[in-house]
Amino acid sequence: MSTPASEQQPGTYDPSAYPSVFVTVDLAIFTIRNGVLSVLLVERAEEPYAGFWALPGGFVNPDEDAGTAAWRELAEETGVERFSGHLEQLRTYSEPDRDPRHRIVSIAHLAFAPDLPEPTAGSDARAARWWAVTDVLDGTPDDAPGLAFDHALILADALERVRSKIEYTTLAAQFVDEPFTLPELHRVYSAVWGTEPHLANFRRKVLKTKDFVVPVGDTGETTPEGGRPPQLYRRGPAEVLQPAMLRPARDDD
Amino acid sequence: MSTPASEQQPGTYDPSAYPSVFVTVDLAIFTIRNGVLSVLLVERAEEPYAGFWALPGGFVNPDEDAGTAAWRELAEETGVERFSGHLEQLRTYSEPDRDPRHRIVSIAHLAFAPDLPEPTAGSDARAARWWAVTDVLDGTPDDAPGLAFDHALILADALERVRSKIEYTTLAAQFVDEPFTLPELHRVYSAVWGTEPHLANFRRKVLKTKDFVVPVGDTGETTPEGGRPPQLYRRGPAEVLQPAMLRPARDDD
DNA sequence: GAAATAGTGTCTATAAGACAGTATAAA
DNA sequence: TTTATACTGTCTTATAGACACTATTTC
Repeated sequence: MSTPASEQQPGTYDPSAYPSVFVTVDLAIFTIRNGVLSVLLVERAEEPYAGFWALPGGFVNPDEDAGTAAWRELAEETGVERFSGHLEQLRTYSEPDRDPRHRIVSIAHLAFAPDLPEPTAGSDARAARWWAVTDVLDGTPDDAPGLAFDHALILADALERVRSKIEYTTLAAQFVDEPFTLPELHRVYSAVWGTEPHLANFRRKVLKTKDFVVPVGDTGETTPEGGRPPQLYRRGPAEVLQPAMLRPARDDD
Repeated sequence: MSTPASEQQPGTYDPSAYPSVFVTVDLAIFTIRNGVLSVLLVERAEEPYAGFWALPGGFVNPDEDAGTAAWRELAEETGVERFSGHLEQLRTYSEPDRDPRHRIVSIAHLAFAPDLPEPTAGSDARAARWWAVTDVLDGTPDDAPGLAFDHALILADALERVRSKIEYTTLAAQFVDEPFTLPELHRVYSAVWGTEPHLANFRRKVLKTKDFVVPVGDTGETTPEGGRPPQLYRRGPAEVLQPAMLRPARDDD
């Protein structure tokens, strides 16, 4: 029985017999702008998918691992040098024809941070802007962008990852600048989940979870419409929520 | 300001200017043998890491995506053609020097199934056998194998994924052949978690979760030592556990 | 004062932890 | 009968859902 080289361990046979592959990272960078969960997209200037919008990304350099490349792209695309937020690997997309020209395997990542600035135009001429996630994904608004490659799939996977991650971790607090108020944190959950957790029970859950938030001891500004000024908090050292924050059923879908 | 090509979108510039990479899949295949969570390892015959044990794996062929390659490797390594179990992508490992000879990016996968047979020697001469996970990872037993490459890290990540996955999904039932008994399912949780959920509360949780298991209406065989014969069940259509099965704190670690 | 926002207290329902008990088999 | 395994019932405790209430601000 002959043994095709493809069944061998990496390195057991000469891998140079294999067609090689280009490896990229793509990033789904989320932030909350005006209470709306938003994702950073760049407009493609050239074929394929010229005029389509795409997740920012780029090649993994020879001396980098995927995480390093993702951090580099994150800084380049957002224009923020000291990124205070969260970045993690999502999953890898490897369909042979996901790029029509070359075999490109994309190691997708997921990032989110407090209200990031409007992206700078960058060194190249590409347009870049924040899009409301709902407009990009389930949206059929007039200005809904078509997404290049398999980026609609990647974005949908990233969204579900964020939604589930804030259930059982304290990462929701990475979406707000310190110090923050509980109503602000509550709006994070509302924006990400697309549904509103009961405010009183939400407060109880957050405050009873040890080290989720720590009080600053000061009060924030009241809104222009009046109302009691909210207490201020900072992120605590806790990383997981045990038990999890329960996600209410969505009104739509 | 010059713009290195590495900052460009994939496809915006010619990717053939980039050094290419070889892409493999590695598999952490788990099963439960004699009540012990076990993982399939193959012994490397050649350098590098000759004599070390490694996760089974191989190159992703040009016409395959990673999932297809993983299914193919799974069939080849276990010798099972109709695999009744679970396979999913774990994460991608891309440290530049994880293989000393070539740049190899590994898309690691995770599989588990009911008590799989001892692996056939395979078409090549490599040894392959099941190892108790505890002996491979935290074990300092005399026969503890050294793992090649970064496979100890991959295996540790895979183990944590399995442990958490059976908390909030019904996938634990993929570790047993149908029909199965609740004590058998209980032993799955005990073996994977390394800690024993309270049996009476475990039964209540499983039976109160709609469509987790469906009774066959028959009883299984009693053990040689006697005792009441257990009821038989099959896997139900449910996929998630809401709320999750809580993992007790481990005695060790 | 009204309106708006922030925050508290409490009743109820659900589910987990603990544990004592019963049921059915082999020897 | 003893022993071993399978299974049931129930009390207590922790937490989520619902909702009414108080507190502090602007106008």
